[in-house]
Amino acid sequence: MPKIDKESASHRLPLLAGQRLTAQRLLLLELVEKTEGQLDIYEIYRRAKERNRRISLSTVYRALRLFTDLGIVDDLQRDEHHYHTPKLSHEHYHLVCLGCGQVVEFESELVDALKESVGSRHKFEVTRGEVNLSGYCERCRKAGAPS
Amino acid sequence: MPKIDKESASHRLPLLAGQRLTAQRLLLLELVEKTEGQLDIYEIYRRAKERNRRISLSTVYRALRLFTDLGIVDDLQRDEHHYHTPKLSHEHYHLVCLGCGQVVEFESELVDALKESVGSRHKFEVTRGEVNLSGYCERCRKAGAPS
DNA sequence: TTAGTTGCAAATTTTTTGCATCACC
DNA sequence: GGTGATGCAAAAAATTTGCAACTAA
Repeated sequence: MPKIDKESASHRLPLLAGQRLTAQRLLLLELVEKTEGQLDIYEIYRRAKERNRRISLSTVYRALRLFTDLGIVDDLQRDEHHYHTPKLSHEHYHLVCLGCGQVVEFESELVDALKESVGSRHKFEVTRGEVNLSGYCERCRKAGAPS
Repeated sequence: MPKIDKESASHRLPLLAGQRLTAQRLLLLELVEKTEGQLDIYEIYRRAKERNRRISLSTVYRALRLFTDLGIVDDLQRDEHHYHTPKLSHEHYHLVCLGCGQVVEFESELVDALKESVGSRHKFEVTRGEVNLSGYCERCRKAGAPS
């Protein structure tokens, strides 16, 4: 792949912290950043390929892992599938620590209020709700950057 | 695999709703239910194998998918990896009609309230939230989906 | 009895890796 | 120029599927 466009690159990304800024990485970052919502690997690859015929899937994997490690993007599901049984009575929801990966299940009447509110506003009968909050737990905040 | 223990089975699980209750499914349900936290497929398989030497990995895959479809367990990460950029994408939430598939994006201060509430209760700094509500829109309810 | 389920092996799909070449710093 | 990144192909890992034998209902 030939030269990259330094203009747009240099000021845009102090992010890569020592890592080389290549045309492929730049392209992938742009794709992921400008897209609303989430993308799976293959979709990222497909879109990247529209703009760079020769980009390879392994480059996409490697770049996305790099971005994830650097914290530039979130990988919403690393590892394999994980299962658990929700407590039988109430629906409940997840709070994930992006630092250590722990998953806390929580319940809250606010979710019911939310369903109610959104449902009536949009004339839906809401039968199910999924909530995933993420952030950093106390320990990871202390262990990490002392902000 | 020989007979299953009807005693413990029948009263425990009205859950399988028409599906056959086999020894393998019973074993897998017990494993998943009695375990705190989450399990990945291979760990479930490993533990199941301790109790039933001949159980196969594909049975575990098939059973877990069944349980997930029935809502007995949560699969915390379906599909493949999904990526997104946390800071840049402003948050929006989804309301999906299970009848016609339409997706409505909504916003609500209740989500912020929820983050605040859950965050402080669990001592998390919540940086991101994802909410997916699903149900039936007005038209699909009228069109006569049985509820 | 019989339709649904299982185990096994083989097929697919997803992800990683080795290596020669290429390009950013 | 040197080190790290890329593309390709091939390997490894994860998941699904076809099928004959088996079993819950």
